[in-house]
Amino acid sequence: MHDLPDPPGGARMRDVARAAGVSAMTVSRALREPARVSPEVRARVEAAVRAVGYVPNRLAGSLSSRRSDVVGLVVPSLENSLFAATVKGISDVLRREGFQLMIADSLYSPEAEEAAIRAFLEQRVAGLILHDTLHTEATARMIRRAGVPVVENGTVPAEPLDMVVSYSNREAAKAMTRHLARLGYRRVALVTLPSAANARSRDRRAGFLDALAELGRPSDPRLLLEMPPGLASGAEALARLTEGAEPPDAIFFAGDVLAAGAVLECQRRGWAVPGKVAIAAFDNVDLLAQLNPPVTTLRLPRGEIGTRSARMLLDRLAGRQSGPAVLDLGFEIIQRAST
Amino acid sequence: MHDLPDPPGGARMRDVARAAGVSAMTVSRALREPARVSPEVRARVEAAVRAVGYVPNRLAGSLSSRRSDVVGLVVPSLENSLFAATVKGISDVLRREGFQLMIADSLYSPEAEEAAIRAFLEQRVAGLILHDTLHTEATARMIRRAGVPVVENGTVPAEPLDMVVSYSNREAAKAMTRHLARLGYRRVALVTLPSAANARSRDRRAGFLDALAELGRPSDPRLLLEMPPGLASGAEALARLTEGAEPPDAIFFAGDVLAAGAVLECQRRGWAVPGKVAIAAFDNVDLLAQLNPPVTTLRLPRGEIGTRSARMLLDRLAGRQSGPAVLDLGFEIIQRAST
DNA sequence: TTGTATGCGTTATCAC
DNA sequence: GTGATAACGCATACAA
Repeated sequence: MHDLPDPPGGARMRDVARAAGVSAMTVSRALREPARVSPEVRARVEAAVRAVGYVPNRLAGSLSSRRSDVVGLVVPSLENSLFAATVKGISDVLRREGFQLMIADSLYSPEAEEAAIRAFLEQRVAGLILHDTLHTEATARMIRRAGVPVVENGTVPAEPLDMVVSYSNREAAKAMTRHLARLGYRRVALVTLPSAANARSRDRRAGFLDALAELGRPSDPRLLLEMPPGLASGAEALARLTEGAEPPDAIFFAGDVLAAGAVLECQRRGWAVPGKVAIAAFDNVDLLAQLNPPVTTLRLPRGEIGTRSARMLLDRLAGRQSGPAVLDLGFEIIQRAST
Repeated sequence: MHDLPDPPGGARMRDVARAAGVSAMTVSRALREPARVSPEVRARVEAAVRAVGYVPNRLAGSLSSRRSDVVGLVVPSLENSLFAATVKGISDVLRREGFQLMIADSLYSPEAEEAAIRAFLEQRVAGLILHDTLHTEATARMIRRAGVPVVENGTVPAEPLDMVVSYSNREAAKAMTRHLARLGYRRVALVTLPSAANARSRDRRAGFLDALAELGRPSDPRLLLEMPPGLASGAEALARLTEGAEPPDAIFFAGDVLAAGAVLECQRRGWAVPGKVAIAAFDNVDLLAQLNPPVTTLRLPRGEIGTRSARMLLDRLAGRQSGPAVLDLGFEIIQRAST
């Protein structure tokens, strides 16, 4: 909290009013509803605004009008570029509609998310977009009391707080697993990110298991692995899964850039992909298409999740949409040479 | 701008005061300077806060105190993961100090940057962090009038607005170019991102040319290329530079993931790196270390730029630091097998 | 240690 | 079409 440097140069609305020879109220109207002010007055106000270098104070405006043009966004991590596409989509829509974006990361911790949301509510954000779907009790209570609209993004939760825009992690993982089975792979392994605080990882594993059950295949615990994110981690996963007896003939890396790390490790070992082992990924990052071989993966609507989330939120704020809503944007399998 | 849902559940400070049997002013103090309130009163206030589910209104607080705990950040792109490390560093420091982060992208356009900054100033941010160093006249004027502290980040500009935290793109490019010469490469090509609206690209080219001049080598225009960002773009650059007569024996990709794209293209062509052509990059992204061969590059203090920028800004706000300051955080060459 | 009066800069409301 | 007045919810300054 520190000094706002208004004093010297900070012109207020009344300064503009004086310069234009009108009341402050007229300046306010001229700025927000130009149509409701006579053309000549409007021109005088606009000139005065430029003359004094007036920058409206939205803190005061929001306090008075009880409206806000700031949206709060919480992502699990600011470093993971997967979320970047969604953030970008959100930002694009908000900018076009004259809203501002306040952002924080939860570090995959519901408690940190709670703190971030509390801070946002103190700033009186107009609405929230949350990438995580796992929240503390206090978080849910705060949001309910505050009455702000919320869009959740990470997956389709069993009990949404309010609105949801996502794809189904479970269905996506299931679809890819069936795809691998259809291609003839008999022993498919699954690698996910740590699932403890990550509903998405859990959904993906559930989808994988759904598919195996449907196929009438037993699920072998030796074929299930959790790894931290990162390329090196993918290489490590490959090593572990292939060193035992009965190694998998295909590995489905359901998170981050693990698959890319594994393909690069195969290059180093001189292993043919998919000859020695097939590799599939979960997200359509550029790298996967450029690797040798290019990697089979899922196309997820990362950017669209952002734009649709922002639109849904703004629609609600504008009263253009009422109830809760769950939007499943689907996914697509991209078959490439790695499988 | 839309309705703040305070009315129903929105407890105000006076509601807490009533519940605690004290004045609103005492609640305010108990919350911000607990030490200056008697322990029993403090306890009563805290209980009342929980009882009524009070969430302070910082809009009102900031308006009254003329302070703000929001910092505005403008990055060229929200999608480029290179900036993510810096954003993360900024966010970490701000969180710890109880500040909030408002973010916008400039799309490499000074006009878009100006619009974002204007919006931030309307929100009465306490300070600004700008990744770009190229600003419109109006931007500079606005910031000066507003009197908010600013940290610039992208490179070390000739005429800083205020404070600067960066490394020198020019020196870094120069150092890598000399490094390649020292390794024995005779014809070194440079690939940068489009330099029109990008001071960093221009600085890097200048550094490259500095080194050539120092080495007494002519600069061959056939060895200078500008390409858009992306892996595919790097592959394309490789193709173009190697198809003519007198191809380079080393290519310095001074931007984005161009170098990685080029290495992957070499793999596809079965070209030995550095046998056929050596490849160097500009940023220490994970991928470069995992590629085959691992790629020589620069280690840039991306995260530290963020933390130091935020600290410098907060120091200024706290009055712990007065004048402008320019902090050059340096860089380091990472020699790997690709050169 | 606590309370009262006043103002922060804007907008809602209602008068003209 | 324009203006006067009273909030918005809190903190500063001062008094008790």
